[in-house]
Amino acid sequence: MGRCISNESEGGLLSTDSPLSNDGDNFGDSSNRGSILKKGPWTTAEDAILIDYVKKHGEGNWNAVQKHTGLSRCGKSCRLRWANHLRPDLKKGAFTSEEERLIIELHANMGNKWARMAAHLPGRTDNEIKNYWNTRIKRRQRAGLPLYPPELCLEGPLENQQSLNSCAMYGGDTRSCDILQSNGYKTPDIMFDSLTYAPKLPDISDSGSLINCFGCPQYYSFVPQSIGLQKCPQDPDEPMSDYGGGTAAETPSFDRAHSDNFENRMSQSFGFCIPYDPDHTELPLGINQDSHFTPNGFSSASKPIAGAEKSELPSLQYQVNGFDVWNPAHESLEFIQSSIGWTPPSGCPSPSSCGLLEALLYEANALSQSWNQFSDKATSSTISASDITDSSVLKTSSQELKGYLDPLSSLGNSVGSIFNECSPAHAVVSSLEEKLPVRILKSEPVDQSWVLDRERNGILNDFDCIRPAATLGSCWLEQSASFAKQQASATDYILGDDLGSELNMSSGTSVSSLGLSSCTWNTMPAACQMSDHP
DNA sequence: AATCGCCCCAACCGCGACCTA
DNA sequence: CTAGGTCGCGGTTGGGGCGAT
Repeated sequence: MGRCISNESEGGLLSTDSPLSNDGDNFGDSSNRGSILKKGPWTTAEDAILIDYVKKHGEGNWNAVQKHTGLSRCGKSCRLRWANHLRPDLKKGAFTSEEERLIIELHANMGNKWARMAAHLPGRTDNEIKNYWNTRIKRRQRAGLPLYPPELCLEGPLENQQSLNSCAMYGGDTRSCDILQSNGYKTPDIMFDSLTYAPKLPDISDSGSLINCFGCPQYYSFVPQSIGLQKCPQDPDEPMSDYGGGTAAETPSFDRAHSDNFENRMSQSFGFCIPYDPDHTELPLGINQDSHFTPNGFSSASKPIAGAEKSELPSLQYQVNGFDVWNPAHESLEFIQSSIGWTPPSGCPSPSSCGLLEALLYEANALSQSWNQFSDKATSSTISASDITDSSVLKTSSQELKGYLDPLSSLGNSVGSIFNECSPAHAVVSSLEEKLPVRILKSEPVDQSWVLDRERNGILNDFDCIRPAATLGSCWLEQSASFAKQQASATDYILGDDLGSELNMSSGTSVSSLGLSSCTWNTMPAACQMSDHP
């Protein structure tokens, strides 16, 4: 086992009283047994030696550096030094505003995946980005500013919003996010090129199972431009303030090319065309208009995805179900219940007092009933004409819905794991979203703002599957029910009385008609109005 | 001028994935 | 199949810089 010792300065003052093991992964141990390895800042001489070595031998095989050069540095240290400081392609200096903006976007999308973020920032290292985030961005927490700009906080998806609220927005314990971020969630690579949406093909080797559900670009949400709503104060220092987002006038046009691609893909996938409704003036049939049938980028699991080779099993997997809370994969859990004969504990009236699994199962039950309700309504003759906007699509959707809900259906059995995030229920939502995106958008003006941002910036789509553990907090679950009743007022609060009322008017009908409460992001702490939050 | 406290960032550390014998 | 080696990633630390008092 090699020993790393600290050096106080470039003068070479070595401290031998720190017989630290080199590292836990034995990086360089084998070649450094019995030797004393330097730690601490690198000297220019050491840098020169390392540079010379890399020029001769190339990168890699870092443990051989000491052998060949006599450098008293472990391979790990050499690699780090080279990668972070000596690489010729490194870009020095402060981050540009564009880079800062990109980092924020990437972080909102990926979480603490610094290396992957660095891949989108040429010349920048993961360490740089990490330090940047940990300092410049997180200091916003101390100042009571949201980590994410108002554009993201309002326009982001519900799940993202929850994430921000729960763990990142105002100095909360970011570990709640990190837990999930380190919980095996993988996100597809997304290129941010001048803020246009250009997802790369998913890296199957790198991405895990999430690729299956939302990693495929062809299943990204199809969302036309819609009005941008915000009443959040702009942070003048916010690098994203120059997005131009937030208002309809400022909002870039919906990427028609993207939508066309999506339509084509959807047509290929489902055998029908998605009518693009630039005015999105119609409402979907039978969809709870306040429900979270948001075009959130959840991809349908109905289509087997090539490359679904590795199925990681996150400990927390939820989906937006539109009924107040994060719900587990409905059908999967229903299947569990039917398989094991599980019923919610009698003494457990609500998920708020149950454990996680119980909460999930409880919600699964609720969702099951809701879906039955939805299905009944969808097939009944009491549907108002205003609800019926595209009967053909609905018919397809309903049939497909049944297929999804049938665990044995060919459409619904694409799930390899009972907790696969790409559950059929998930697919139901996704399918409906994909079929009726425009009208659903119209029906949920608040979510509209999220999808606007998602569409505009081409990000956050895959973030949907990141479910902060904090969002399962019982308090929030409890709040969601009561908040649903206050949705109108809450909407007013967030969006402003005039706009909120107008929006509520447009959405109230179907809410009452279905009798389903919902939980939009405004049932959570108003992120952008929590400047007094500790 | 001295001290204190905060900020920043380079470097370290632990862990896990991957590869190979 | 297993163990060891290699490497990458994300979290954390510690010291220097700098401004406030």
